[in-house]
Amino acid sequence: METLTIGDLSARSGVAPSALRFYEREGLIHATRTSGNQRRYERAELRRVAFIKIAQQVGVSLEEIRTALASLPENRTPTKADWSRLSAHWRHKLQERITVLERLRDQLTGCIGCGCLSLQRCKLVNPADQLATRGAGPQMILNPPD
Amino acid sequence: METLTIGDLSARSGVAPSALRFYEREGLIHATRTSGNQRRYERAELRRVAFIKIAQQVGVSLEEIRTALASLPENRTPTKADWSRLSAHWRHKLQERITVLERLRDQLTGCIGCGCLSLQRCKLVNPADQLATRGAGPQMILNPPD
DNA sequence: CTGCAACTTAAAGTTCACTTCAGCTCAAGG
DNA sequence: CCTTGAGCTGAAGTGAACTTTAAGTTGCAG
Repeated sequence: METLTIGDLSARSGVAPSALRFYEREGLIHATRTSGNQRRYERAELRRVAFIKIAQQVGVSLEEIRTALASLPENRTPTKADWSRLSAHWRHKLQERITVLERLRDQLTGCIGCGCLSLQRCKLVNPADQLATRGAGPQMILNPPD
Repeated sequence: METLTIGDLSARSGVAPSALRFYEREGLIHATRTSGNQRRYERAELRRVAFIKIAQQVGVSLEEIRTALASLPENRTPTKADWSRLSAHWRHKLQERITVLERLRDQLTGCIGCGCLSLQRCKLVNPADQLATRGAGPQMILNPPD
């Protein structure tokens, strides 16, 4: 089997055919066509789909994923180095996201002791009143004071 | 100031008035009305809104948040203990989410070395071919083999 | 009392990430 | 050849979480 049908790609990637067609419309993946107009995928597309799935896990929008994939070479099959570069980028984003959630967790742990979410005392819910210069919302989580 | 207008609550919580009205329609928060039909919020509502914002950070749907908030007493203002109980629940959910992302990060780190996302070798993208019995998709991340 | 910012409503619109539908055509086994 | 499952298209639908709009009302400062 040289190329994959949309059904094959769907089965191997765990992504529905309708989603694969959608990704193609959005310019995230590519397919060649048979004489009868059916899609045929290079095996390399499987890696693109894998990348999309992983990036989504990290909480990245399709728009951002599209931009990232656009940085891959168009004229040749991406090499390991190409994928490594993208992976490193996502690892960084992922780490940022983990850091935010860990901070949230730690402060929530503190709050369990004080039973708060109190506007007066809780670090999680520091209101505009207290930190007006930095805007509304739970400042300590989103923009911790270094 | 005894109660808050929707504008006050919006400014102090960082949530748009339209979103607050939406939350009310969805049964997440409550307001009393003036003789002229305007909303007035108890200060305790601020805590509910804070809770909603935090839960959303954790990646919880409004539906789940609504269910959680419904477990608070209706006949009295929630105590510290009430909020502690909910907080502990979310801390657990948050931890689960962090664990998934850390696993993803660690495996992505491994992949940076091998430049993969390869279907043959990469733990991130273990296909149906290899682990057919466990369904399609990146199995190692979502359902690690203990 | 007046003016005007802030409030009210219901209904429709928006974005994201897809899925579903209707009405076809294609490809491959018997 | 025939059947049947797989694939095709464009358009419409979905659900989550809101926002926007239009047309009207309220509340407080001056």
